[in-house]
Amino acid sequence: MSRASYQDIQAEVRRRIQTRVWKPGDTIPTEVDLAKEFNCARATINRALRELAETGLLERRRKSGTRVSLNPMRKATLDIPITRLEIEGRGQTYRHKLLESQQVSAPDALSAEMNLGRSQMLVHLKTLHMADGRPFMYEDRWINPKAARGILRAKLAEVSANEWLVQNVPISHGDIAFQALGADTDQAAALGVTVGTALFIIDRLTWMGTQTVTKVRLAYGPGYRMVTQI
Amino acid sequence: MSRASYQDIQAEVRRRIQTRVWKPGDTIPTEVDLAKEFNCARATINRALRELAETGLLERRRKSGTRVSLNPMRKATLDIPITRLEIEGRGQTYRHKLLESQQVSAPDALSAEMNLGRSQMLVHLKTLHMADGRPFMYEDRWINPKAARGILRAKLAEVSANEWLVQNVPISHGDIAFQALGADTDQAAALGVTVGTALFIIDRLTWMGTQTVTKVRLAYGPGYRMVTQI
DNA sequence: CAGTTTATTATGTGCAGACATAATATGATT
DNA sequence: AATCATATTATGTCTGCACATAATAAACTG
Repeated sequence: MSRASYQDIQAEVRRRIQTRVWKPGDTIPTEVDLAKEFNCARATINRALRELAETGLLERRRKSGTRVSLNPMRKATLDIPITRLEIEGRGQTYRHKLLESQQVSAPDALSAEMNLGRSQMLVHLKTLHMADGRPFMYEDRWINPKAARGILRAKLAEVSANEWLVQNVPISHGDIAFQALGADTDQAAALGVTVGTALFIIDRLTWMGTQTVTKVRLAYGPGYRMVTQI
Repeated sequence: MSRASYQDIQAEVRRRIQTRVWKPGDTIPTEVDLAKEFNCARATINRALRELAETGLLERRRKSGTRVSLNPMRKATLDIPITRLEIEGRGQTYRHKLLESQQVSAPDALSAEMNLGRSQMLVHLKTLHMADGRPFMYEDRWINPKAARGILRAKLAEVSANEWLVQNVPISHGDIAFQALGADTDQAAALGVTVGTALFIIDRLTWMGTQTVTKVRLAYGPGYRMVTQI
């Protein structure tokens, strides 16, 4: 057999699993053996198998070897949508409208969630994102000015809050949650649907170290689907 | 500086991006330069940066180099929940009940979606998954017996359809979609909610080559959230 | 000056060899 | 038999080097 690249090896491993040459639960040959079979270096086999393990297709353990995962569909990577690009990608025109912008002291529930002191001042924004002039997504955002310095001077009617934050505020990590909720009055009014309509919700809480930068709830209009492949 | 592992390098790169030593859009030093700075081989730098690029934090191009991504939160990996494990992981008891099981010829809309010939015979299952005896998720599944041989003889009241399929049917890939929908009458009755209640929906279409194996719609009861970190 | 060819450059992938590490198996000891 | 120490094994990571490849810059050409 001629030389094989790590991608060729991945394809062949996938094929053997799909055709049940290697069945779920089976231990596959060692890297050394596979390197011999494919006439390549162990490092090449290692990379091929390591990446397959990252997708959940294989499970690897030192000493005991590499097994075909019992449940082959365990991890999906999905692209966090950037609203403007998502809309423009469909050939539609993107526009957003800042419906409301105020500074308020954080409600208690939010203080707890955002890890803030009592009555911390926050910037509260309500924005409607539109595709071809029609409501697409309603954004309810809280920003911690202690972490997002300069936000008070930013012209948020021109640049969207998200883009301003990305450009100006360092972040370390974020928590994301997806769920379905019935539209509340704000969401219903903004999106032009009746209260209680099922909406796809994305909550995102963004951190810099132990400090929260921003919490945002995105409420998508009816018909919205988030899609991925495995 | 002493030797650094690829994970140390990743941590340091992350730190420099978070602290804005390297800002969004900046081009960072070349692999050769970083290898000198960190006193390690280029391959080590390559692995560190390649993996960061996979998460969307960096963007790499031959010749032009590696830049800090303008939008640092672009990809999230999320675990496809395995219902039984998800429930047991909360310390609750898992049970499922096969509500309905019949063989029917595929409706036209489904034939198109599942890439079937006209009036293809399908197995149609309705299952309720319960946590501590309370409704948790309602599953509506269509199985193509041409691709899932043996399904007609499987005892689906004992083993869940999903587990039977995983163990017995080879698959190549799948399409997954997430959305919010108001409960229909079946879902409402099974989950014990009123029609129209916002439900979190996962649709999954599973393929073996050009043939569809199974299409399933999972409707989660109110309060369900799918969570991930970035 | 526009268009094409050629060189340059940073990343992409590969190799052989080495040592590290976690998990397991084996053997020794009580 | 149960416990502990030791050897074995497969994967995990790293090195130093090489060549491939895509994207860009430079040189050339009409």
